[in-house]
Amino acid sequence: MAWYKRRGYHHGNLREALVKAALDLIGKHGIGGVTFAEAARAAGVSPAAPYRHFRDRDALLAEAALQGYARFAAMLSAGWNQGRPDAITAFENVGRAYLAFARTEPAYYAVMFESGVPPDATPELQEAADGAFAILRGATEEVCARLPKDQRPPALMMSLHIWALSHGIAALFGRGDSGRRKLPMPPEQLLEAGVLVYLRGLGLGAEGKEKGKG
Amino acid sequence: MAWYKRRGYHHGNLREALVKAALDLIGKHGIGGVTFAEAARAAGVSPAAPYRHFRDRDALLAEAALQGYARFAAMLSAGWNQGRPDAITAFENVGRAYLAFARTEPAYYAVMFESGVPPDATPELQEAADGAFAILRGATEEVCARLPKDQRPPALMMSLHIWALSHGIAALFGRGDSGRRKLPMPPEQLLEAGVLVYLRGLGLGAEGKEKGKG
DNA sequence: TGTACATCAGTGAACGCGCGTTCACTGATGTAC
DNA sequence: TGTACATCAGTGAACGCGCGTTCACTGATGTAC
Repeated sequence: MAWYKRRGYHHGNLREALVKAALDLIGKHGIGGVTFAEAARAAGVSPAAPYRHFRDRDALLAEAALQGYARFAAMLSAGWNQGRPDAITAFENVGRAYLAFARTEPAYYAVMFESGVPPDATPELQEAADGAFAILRGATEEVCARLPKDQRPPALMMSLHIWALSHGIAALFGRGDSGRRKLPMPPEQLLEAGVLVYLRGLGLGAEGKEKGKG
Repeated sequence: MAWYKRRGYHHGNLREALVKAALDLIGKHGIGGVTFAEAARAAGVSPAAPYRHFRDRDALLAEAALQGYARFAAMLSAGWNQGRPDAITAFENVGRAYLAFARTEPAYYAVMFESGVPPDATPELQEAADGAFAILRGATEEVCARLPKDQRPPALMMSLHIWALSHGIAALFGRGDSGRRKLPMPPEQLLEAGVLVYLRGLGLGAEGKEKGKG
């Protein structure tokens, strides 16, 4: 099990190298710029080599998306931080983590949400996507539990609202991309304000936390 | 000025035919499936012909996006219907119109928001995009005006929230596309519920309108 | 510890294909007089 | 109303290029005994 084998006739880590190359290409030329041949070139390998690891371009993108969802889930989870210091603050940190992911990992974000690879392309991908959403949903449930029992909205619906708002902001404004839309404030602030209004609409004030402006 | 000239050596309406072909191709094979050669073929014309009308593929897509923004603005405007029967209801109708556009014109929606053509690619495109947003912004301002003066949020921010929420729902759940994410309710209902919570968070109840469920 | 062998992960050459793009051209249309 | 001419909008053939894909192959690795 020679994990770290470097070079020689055998690449030793070609599968990972191809995924990395695909992400680089997305960053440079967008999803459409990802090509089997180019990925092979970037990995320093013959054009036939990738076929040993992926059936086609879509399989390569699916693998990249799979890794992306795992990192995404990890970032959201770190933002939530088990609900500390309090549920509302932690909930907002999840939102910030969402946007931070979109901003710092635009290639992953694109392959996950804008590549045309459907989230149910493979069972593993489906599972990974569900896992990431589960973090958000779990956080939502904790916040919901703070609401008077008779006015709790369905937690699923609430998490879908937050997800959609976050995705909308990320997709429209939240990427380092060139040529994007102008925004009079940082996306994080836009999201935070939106979430605050939304929570207030559910009857949740700013109780249980004090903070300045982010 | 022979608008309706049909066939013969001269196509008579090739520019429009190419835009239409591009939209068809987006519908069939996604943004990446749009090709100058294929559009020419669909229009029944030689591969060199499109160069008489568009410099390249991007110019063709930009033209499609331009038309899309015009139709989009028209649909939003119809939804708003000059604020009738009342501002809140009309505001929700704008949201429904937004999703209706994404659902019924997925190709336009894709070329406008997911094609990589930046909204400022040309001055006309910029203007058209701004025009569509202005409808939403105008509606938001009317709703804002119903709020007590001391708790009005910036209308711009509010319209960005609504836009982002609408776009998020449309992009994640709101298209006829294959392989999209499952939703336990229609997107329109998800958006309406989200907007209601949001408006309540701003201090706007359901005053001034009565309605059943949509 | 050594040897034989199976399997794995690459090579590199080749191919067909479709796309983008250019070119000299030509049929059709519009207009000046 | 007719004619000459300029311009416009298309043709079709050609090209170079890069991609996807296959193939027989071979060097490296792992393992049975």
